[in-house]
Amino acid sequence: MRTVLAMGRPRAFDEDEVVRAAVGLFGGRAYDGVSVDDLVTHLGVHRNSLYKTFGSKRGLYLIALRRHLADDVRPLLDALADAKDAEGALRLVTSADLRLLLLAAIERSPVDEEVAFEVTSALDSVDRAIADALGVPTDVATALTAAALGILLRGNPDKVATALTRHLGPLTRKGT
Amino acid sequence: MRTVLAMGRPRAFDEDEVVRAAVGLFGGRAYDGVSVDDLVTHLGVHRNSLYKTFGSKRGLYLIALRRHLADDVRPLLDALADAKDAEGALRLVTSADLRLLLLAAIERSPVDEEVAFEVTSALDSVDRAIADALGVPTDVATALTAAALGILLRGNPDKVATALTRHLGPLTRKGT
DNA sequence: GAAATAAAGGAACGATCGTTCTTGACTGAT
DNA sequence: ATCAGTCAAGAACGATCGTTCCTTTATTTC
Repeated sequence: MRTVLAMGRPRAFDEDEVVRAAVGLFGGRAYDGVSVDDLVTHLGVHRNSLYKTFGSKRGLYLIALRRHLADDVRPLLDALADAKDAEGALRLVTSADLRLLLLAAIERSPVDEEVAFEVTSALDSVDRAIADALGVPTDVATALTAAALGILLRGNPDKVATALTRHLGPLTRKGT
Repeated sequence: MRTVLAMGRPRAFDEDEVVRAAVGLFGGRAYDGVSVDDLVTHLGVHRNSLYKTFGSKRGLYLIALRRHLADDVRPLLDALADAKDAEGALRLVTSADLRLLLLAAIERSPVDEEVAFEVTSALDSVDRAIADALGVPTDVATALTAAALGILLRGNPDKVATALTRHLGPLTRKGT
């Protein structure tokens, strides 16, 4: 408990909005392809406030990544709990916005172990959600997650997912 | 036809070796994460020769990408022609070294349309090879390629591929 | 050997990188 | 009204980026 003697000038930016915008920017191009100038220009926050609030560019990136996991992956996990078969699970994953997670997995994980940890545990939680919902072994769930990520990677998720699940779905339908 | 009056000092580096090494470097981290200093240090070529021979960093990247397609993807296509079922095709793709292609697809294609063209046609050729070998519709082949890429993305390709093909293989066996 | 050509070797370029410093504007409590 | 504390605004930092220039060395043809 410390006594507040003065409050100071109030912020002119919304921290939540800034982090959400950072998720969009970092989800659109590689980490090194997003400069601090880009962040300052597109996020409505000024250099000083960015460093005061988030510590560094990497600090903002990590916060944005965790926000992405909380806002976009966590709801996916909840939805997956009600999945009835592999087709349904694949549809849920391939229709989610996982661009930042995908980019983080492929280009930051190899060089940033803190990112690697977040990515690994996020993907593992997707695996577990699928395994629990469908009652399939974990390695099958991992394979399903992998297939969904590959579909996201190629773009046109809807068309491709349809083809895959048309063949894969019946095999893992719950209770057969 | 021009008359050669003098030959000049011979190269002290092997152009093929340099390009192969560049494939390794660019396949290991993001484009912006590989500096020209890195290239000069690890490739055994000096700045001047790099620019004289390849034009620019991006020029070397494009040449390395095409070399990757010729050395690593083309043999995969040939091998896929003999694939008997989806399991075999998936095994072939997931055991290939496609790191540069994967990285190019996810982090360069969005910002470099020449890269995007190479990546798209390479992935399309994999689709066609699978479709031709297995006699499946092209969208199913696209889905299989996507699944294989997702498996590569997650690491541990062998274990995961086994699980996926155990369920997927029988469905698309040739002639059933 | 002399002239011509091409590569090696390295210094140096302007631009941009992430980060920090300085100054002034604004706020709440005394 | 004053003071303390926070933020905005933007200049400025050293480091590194991709690229170019210059000099030296090596080789072939005359």
